Amino acid sequence: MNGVLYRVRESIGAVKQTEKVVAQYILQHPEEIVSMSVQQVAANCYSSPAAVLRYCKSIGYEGFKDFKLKLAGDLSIISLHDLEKEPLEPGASLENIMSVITNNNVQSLYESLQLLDKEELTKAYRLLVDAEKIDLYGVGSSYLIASDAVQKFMRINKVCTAYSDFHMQRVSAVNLRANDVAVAISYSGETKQVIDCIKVAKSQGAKVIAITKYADTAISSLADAVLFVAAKEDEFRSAAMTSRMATLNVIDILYTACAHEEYDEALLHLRRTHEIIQQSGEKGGSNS
Amino acid sequence: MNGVLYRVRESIGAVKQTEKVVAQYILQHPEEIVSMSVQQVAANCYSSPAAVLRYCKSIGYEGFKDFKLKLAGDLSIISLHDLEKEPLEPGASLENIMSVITNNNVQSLYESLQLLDKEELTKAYRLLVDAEKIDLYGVGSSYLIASDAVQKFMRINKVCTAYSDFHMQRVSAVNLRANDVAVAISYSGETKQVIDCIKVAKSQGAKVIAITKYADTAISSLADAVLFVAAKEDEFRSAAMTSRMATLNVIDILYTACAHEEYDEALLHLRRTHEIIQQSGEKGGSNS
DNA sequence: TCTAAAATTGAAATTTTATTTCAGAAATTG
DNA sequence: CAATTTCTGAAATAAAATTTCAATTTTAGA
Repeated sequence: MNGVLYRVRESIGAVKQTEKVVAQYILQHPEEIVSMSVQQVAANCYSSPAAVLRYCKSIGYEGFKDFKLKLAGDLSIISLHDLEKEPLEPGASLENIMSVITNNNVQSLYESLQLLDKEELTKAYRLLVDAEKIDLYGVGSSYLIASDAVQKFMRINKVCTAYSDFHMQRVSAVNLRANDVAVAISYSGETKQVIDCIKVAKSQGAKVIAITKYADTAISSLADAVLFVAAKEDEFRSAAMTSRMATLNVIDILYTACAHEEYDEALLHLRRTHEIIQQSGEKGGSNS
Repeated sequence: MNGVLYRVRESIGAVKQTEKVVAQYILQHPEEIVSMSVQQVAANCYSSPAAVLRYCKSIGYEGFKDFKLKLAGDLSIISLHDLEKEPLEPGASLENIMSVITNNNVQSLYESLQLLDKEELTKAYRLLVDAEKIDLYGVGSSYLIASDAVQKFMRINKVCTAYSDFHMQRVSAVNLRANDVAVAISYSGETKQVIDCIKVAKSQGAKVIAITKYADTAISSLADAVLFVAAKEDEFRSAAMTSRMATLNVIDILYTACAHEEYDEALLHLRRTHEIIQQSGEKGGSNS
């Protein structure tokens, strides 16, 4: 996946006036674009072919042709998962339910992958790797995700806790110090309890990682590293199904990144030890 | 998926000499084609642009451009399923980790979908719909899945419990009756605690649903309905990541099937739950 | 407020690419 | 073996992509 549309969306803020119009047009008519010529696109944007070309290059493509090709690729992946995404009708068959639920979950994983900023992710896992203690805060289904994370991080010997009780969470937050990390899990990004806890954590000098929906939320503005998950959930009906999947996927990625970091470090130590032994062996004259 | 390459392969037998050469060239260099011009392709086939054009039209595309676009779409889908499924190397890059973890999770969802037997699923959700009380048993990460299920089924007014403590689980099992259902969640299918609880549940006349890996396990042999999840996990390394996703997906399907069974009633309960949570002052609703 | 420099923009020219045309070559048929 | 059909590619044409550059707008400095 090239993340073309994501890149387009991102670019809107950072691009000159005429190109912004082009970007918006692309977002509104992605399917049509792939079979249009530059001149057509330009005409529809009340602009010039040159502007369209410049835009394609400014967001990192070789030219309009290259852009269209990458877009066509992404769209075909997206449409793949769009199949049977329509909301379930009252009389839906079991087969229908099976494929719609699964497709929704899959799509949410892919969408969140596109929203995951590599820099933020790097920040986040570096914080976790360096953390002396990790505290996770979540309420409801987010608490279960937090517990899942605890189970994972404990496997790589991290001191790591998640409490379901608000008072316990708060006491835990008060005991954090500068080298500790608080992880806030809240899809809405506005959960009072969680906001309260990370404020306490911050006041104690701890770093904060937020996992929340792609939007400007109270929690994301408080965090040192923000990881977004796809934000299209129909919260009322869906019982937090897809956001939970996406969030667990983010946890998996963080955990794996940390585990690999340790792996690399361990490997480094091994190599050093090996070198030192080699050296002492050379001096000693006998390698056997 | 347009099946472009399939169509090309099919065409070889039914097409004139020059076009056959073109078809073979396409099959051998599909990735390159998408960024080549007709003249380049023609040159590489010791042929003419006209021949390439004729070929594209003869297999049903509007022209070379159309052909390339469809091919690009298909290739991106193919690469999605082929690429980056290999196990992670020690020095894996962050991008690598992101896509491998996500692809593994996605694949596990699709694979489990294939293992889900519609008859067993029907049995299972009918049991749940008719159940007076539902008890879920799981240990470790399976306990978190059980709790997730409780959160969901409570939304549609099911009396539903999951305890982390073995004695509580056992006491709960003893109190089950003929109209109740016990759900055993255990990827290995051999978890002692869980086996113990469902034996008690059965002795009380309750029905048993098992969610476990695709194999002959102690738990599956005790259950009235068995739902399998994909069984390729290297449990030691992967920290039960993919089986958890697949199991949650099964829970989502069960929950949705039950909710649809009594759609109107369920919707009413959902609305009530939603309103009450809104009232309690949490902006983000029930998803936290 | 004015002016020089810099950035932005699109018209037009140029280049590249796709498509069509058509005449000659090859194959087929009676 | 001619008449006919089918096939083929060179060349012409059309369309699309890209580049160039001068006009315009914006910005910054005096």
